[in-house]
Amino acid sequence: MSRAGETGVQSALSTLRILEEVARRQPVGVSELARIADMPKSSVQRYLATLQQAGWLRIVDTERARWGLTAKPIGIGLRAAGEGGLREAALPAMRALSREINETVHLAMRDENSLVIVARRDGTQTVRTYVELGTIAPIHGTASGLSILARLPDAEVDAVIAAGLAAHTGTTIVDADTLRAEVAATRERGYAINAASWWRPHVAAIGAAITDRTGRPLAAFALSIPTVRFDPADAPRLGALAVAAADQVSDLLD
Amino acid sequence: MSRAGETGVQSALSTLRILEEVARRQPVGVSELARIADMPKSSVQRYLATLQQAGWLRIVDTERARWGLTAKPIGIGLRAAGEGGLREAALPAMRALSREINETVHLAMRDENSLVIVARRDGTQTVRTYVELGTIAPIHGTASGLSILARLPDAEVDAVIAAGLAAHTGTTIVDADTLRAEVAATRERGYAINAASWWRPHVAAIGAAITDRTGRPLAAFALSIPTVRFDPADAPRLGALAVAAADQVSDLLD
DNA sequence: CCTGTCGTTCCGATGGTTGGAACGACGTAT
DNA sequence: ATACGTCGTTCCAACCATCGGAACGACAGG
Repeated sequence: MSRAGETGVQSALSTLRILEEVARRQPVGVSELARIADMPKSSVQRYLATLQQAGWLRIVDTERARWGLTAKPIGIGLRAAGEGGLREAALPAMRALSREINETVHLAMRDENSLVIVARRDGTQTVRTYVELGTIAPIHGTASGLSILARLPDAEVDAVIAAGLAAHTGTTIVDADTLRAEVAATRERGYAINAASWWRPHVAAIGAAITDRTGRPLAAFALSIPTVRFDPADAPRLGALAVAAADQVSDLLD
Repeated sequence: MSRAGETGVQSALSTLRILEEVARRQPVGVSELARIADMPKSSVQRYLATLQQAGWLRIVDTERARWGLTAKPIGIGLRAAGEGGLREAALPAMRALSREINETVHLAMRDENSLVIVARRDGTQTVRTYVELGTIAPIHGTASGLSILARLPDAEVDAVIAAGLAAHTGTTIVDADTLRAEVAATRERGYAINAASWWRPHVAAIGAAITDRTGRPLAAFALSIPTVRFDPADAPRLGALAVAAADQVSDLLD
């Protein structure tokens, strides 16, 4: 079916696809899902019934049969987040950091070549950056990602490069050597700076990695600042604060 | 296949079953999963490959092929938790509450006739109650659940009763009229008391509901206290604190 | 050396899955 | 009032994806 012609239970893949679409668009109806996923309505209906039977979905609006998630995925998601250990450990530091600088702080967890935004603390400014929780971000295109790469051995950095450097804005680093240089600069600096909107337009960021006790990076804090408010001269101060907070959380782990 | 002979894509149900088992037991191998789920090893292997292809699982230990969750479920779980809105709104109050009484505070979200434990703040005591995040708890067998039932109209309480009152310990309320009386007492009191280990042995609890602006209960705080340390005379003070915290969060919603 | 268990791969028979077609209900434009 | 479009839902026969037993090499321990 798909070009990545692997083995795989087709019906299960389709069912999971529907699950993900419901998660993204809930509350949502059968026809809309069928259109989005380009599947027959009757098939989608069957997948929905299957997911309901498995306890993942339920009809949240009986009037017009809108589907939504049950609470079961919460438990699965929390386990994926390491029983919330990292998240819970990081939240206090995030709050303090956010208060100190009065800007949005994100917690991003690494998953292979991606990051997942798993927590956020906002500042009080009227103009704020915003990314939805659960969003997947590229590791090579974010300050958080760079701060993580900087803590990895060169071989793993090369593996990320080998996987391909997709462009997200006109300024995303897509050249291998440029990225290696940025990693080197980040290692020296101790924190990462994205002043050029690598990923999202008009957003600058400072990144600092959180490591386990072996020094392996698991996640990172990002100070997300609208470019219009970002002054490069502030970077050292912000960077030092971010690193201090990240180190504090790192020390809490295990 | 199962007695609840519904329609449903069998292979998808089996695949989801494997996903849940991996979530619960990660890191885990093929054979163990096959034993637990009572499925042929080759089938489990195929389901795992399917879930990997869908991006939900990956091999976390290449040496012995142990499977674990990717970060994708985190995003799904966060959306199930209402983009974290309730959770994020409740965490500060939970922290304050936990500090004040120096006991464990749980946040439980309602899902039909169940609760899901979605957050926890511990006190500093050596002996603590412990339930894993993501655990499903019965609404009729917990202080949090009772506090939620007390905010629901009688018709919905009856619906919960009609769904069946399963016993979890020898003291779980399984009689409809006893439960109705307890609901009435909770309504009058404003908070729920479980001093008899309805759900988990040796655990007492005080529950207070969190409502949306229409007054509908969405979740609840539970003060979870080992029975040995629980003094019924403290209930009014603890209850008042729990209600105050819950109300404070309720006011934050929307 | 033998045994048990691990993860992985293969393949023919089978029955679960598929999706077009049709239904009644509803809201809207004609 | 009529015609039309869309909604969610149900049914069924043909087909092909799925199933699971069997066998593989690798490994650890007795």
